[in-house]
Amino acid sequence: MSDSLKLENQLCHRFYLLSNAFTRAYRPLLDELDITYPQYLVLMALWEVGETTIASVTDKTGIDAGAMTQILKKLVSKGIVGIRKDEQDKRVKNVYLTADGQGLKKSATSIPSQMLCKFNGLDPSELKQLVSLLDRLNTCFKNVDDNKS
Amino acid sequence: MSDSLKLENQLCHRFYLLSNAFTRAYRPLLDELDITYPQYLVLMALWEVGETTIASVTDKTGIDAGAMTQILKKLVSKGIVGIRKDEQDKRVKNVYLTADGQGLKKSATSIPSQMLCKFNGLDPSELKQLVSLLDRLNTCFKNVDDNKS
DNA sequence: AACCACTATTTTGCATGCAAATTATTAATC
DNA sequence: GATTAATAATTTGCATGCAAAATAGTGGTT
Repeated sequence: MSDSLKLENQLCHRFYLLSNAFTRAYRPLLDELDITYPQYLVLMALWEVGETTIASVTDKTGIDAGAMTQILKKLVSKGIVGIRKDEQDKRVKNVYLTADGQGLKKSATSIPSQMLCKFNGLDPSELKQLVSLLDRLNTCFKNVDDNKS
Repeated sequence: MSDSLKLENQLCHRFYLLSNAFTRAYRPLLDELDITYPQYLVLMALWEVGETTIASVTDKTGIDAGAMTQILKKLVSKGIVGIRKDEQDKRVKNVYLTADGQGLKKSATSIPSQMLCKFNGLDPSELKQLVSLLDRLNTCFKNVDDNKS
């Protein structure tokens, strides 16, 4: 009798749908830069800091470490980023933007505003509220993960 | 100078992180039923309606049609669901729960409450508010998709 | 009745997400 | 200083997500 297993009552399903919807919405915009959505996340991380370790990019973006190896291979083969070993710690590899990778940032500047246009249904105050709730939910998960380790 | 390309300002990244976090959080619970998260979505859809067309399950769950074919193959091979052709329309296939599939619902009843325990950081009123905002965001995307077709 | 547009499902090729095992290197302890 | 625990990356195997093409079947038009 309980409705707890009904699809429409699942918070998780909403995130499933929305996360996929975001990826699809970004696709036509990112196609013009010839990059995928996870690759876009990596670039945003690098556009901020310029150069860092692979571990740092993995941590900032939340992308799986195994997938990160593949994503960086793609970005290297496209000439967007470069990788070099750290001198101090030979386990570590650093990622940096090439000139092309730097230049790509200009081409990307219009993307955020183009995406925002699609959210006319929500006013800025509601978006703020949403972001606040999302961040608190994220904190819950981090606490859960901490308990595991 | 604009911060619009900073990772921490991306709504999409929050959904990316949270959607993946949900999948990871469900994994240990679903492992006991020997099913994956998308398979769980399919089962929730079927536990509600008993039997429907593949197209209907695809629509309700939001799972990609191509992936749905694979997911149903798995569920069939596990003896959880069955598939039979529709008599009226030979293009259509119907999916139904086997006895095992029906029985699995009992094993799943505790899952929603176990998940809710992990969200202590948010009171019920905030969760309601969150769901409301998520549903409106989802509506935005549906409108975008409608414009494409 | 032949043709055409449309629908349901599957297939294909590519790009992750994820857990677990592996490799290389470093730090920590006895 | 040798053994061991911990860290950074990579590799592997499996399960999608997604777009586009291919298949099969329906229905309406002429």
